[in-house]
Amino acid sequence: MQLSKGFDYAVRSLVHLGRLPEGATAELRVISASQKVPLSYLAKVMRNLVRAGLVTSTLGRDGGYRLRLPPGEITLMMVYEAMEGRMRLVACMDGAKDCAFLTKCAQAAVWTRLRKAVEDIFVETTLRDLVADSPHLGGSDPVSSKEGHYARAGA
Amino acid sequence: MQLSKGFDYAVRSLVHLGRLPEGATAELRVISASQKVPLSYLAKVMRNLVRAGLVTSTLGRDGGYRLRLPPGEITLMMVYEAMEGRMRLVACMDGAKDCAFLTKCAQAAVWTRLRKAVEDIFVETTLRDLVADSPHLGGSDPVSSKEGHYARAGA
DNA sequence: TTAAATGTGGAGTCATTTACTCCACAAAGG
DNA sequence: CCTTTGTGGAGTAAATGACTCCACATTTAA
Repeated sequence: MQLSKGFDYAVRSLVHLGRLPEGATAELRVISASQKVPLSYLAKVMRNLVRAGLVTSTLGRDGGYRLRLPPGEITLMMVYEAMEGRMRLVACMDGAKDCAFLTKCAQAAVWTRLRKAVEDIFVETTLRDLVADSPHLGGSDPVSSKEGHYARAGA
Repeated sequence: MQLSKGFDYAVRSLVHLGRLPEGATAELRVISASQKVPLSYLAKVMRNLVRAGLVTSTLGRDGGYRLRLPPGEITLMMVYEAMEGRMRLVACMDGAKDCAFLTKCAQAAVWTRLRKAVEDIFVETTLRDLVADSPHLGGSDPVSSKEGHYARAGA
């Protein structure tokens, strides 16, 4: 249950772009430095975003990247899918080709519900929320502790 | 964004145990066969569940595993933590030791919110929901139901 | 007391995926 | 043209995930 670095990098880079004055471009090497992402890897990340239509690139001198849509219209869902494609929480989720069971297994419904919950958040969170310095992302939970703040039975 | 097989196996195995008549045990090799999990790997999975206090094991002839709590009291959250520890969606989530930025980054709030959403589902989903043939996972279905076959827990 | 059936512990191996690099090339502009 | 930008994709390295193995401890029953 972990997000890939590629996705994280993509988000960071888009935030960077979203903070630029409208229409301005940022070069790969600038984004790389400011977001602390390896240059050559970032190049690959950005290509995904270009292909997905989230940013445009211009070549040659004074080239670079810029958002193709207003920040309020770029959702995390779009970014996720640009980087990873359709979300599948377990191997057998949609394709079902290697599902170990012929009939639907008991947990299928939970995985689906879980994915929906995640996707809902991804859909409703836009770059605009992230670009703002104090994002008002209701319901965030500041609790944090080292290991499981949920009691383990016995043990 | 994917759940590990270990976690999936753990859930399947617990469902298997939850479907047994109260107090009955199942041996490793039986669970392995019925849930299609490699035996030697399952052994490791089960040890995690034992350590976490979700199941008890008995050695020797006629030994095996059985639930230590009624299915309605075993949440997916407990299972998750037994297998994976505290959830961290991105590398820098709690420890923050390798966070690339000194001040909180823009997306931290979303990751936290996301984790909360997932954990909420994990907390409110119990083994009882999965053991039932037609799980009604619609809402957070508070404890109700005809006394499960664990009416008087303890055993 | 022995033997067989069970789980335990953990080191070790194999496989897959993730993260990242490199380099030749194409487009744009001076 | 030459430099500066991104592009494409093959290739490599590192990390993690998935799984195996085997010696050992415990329990029960012959």
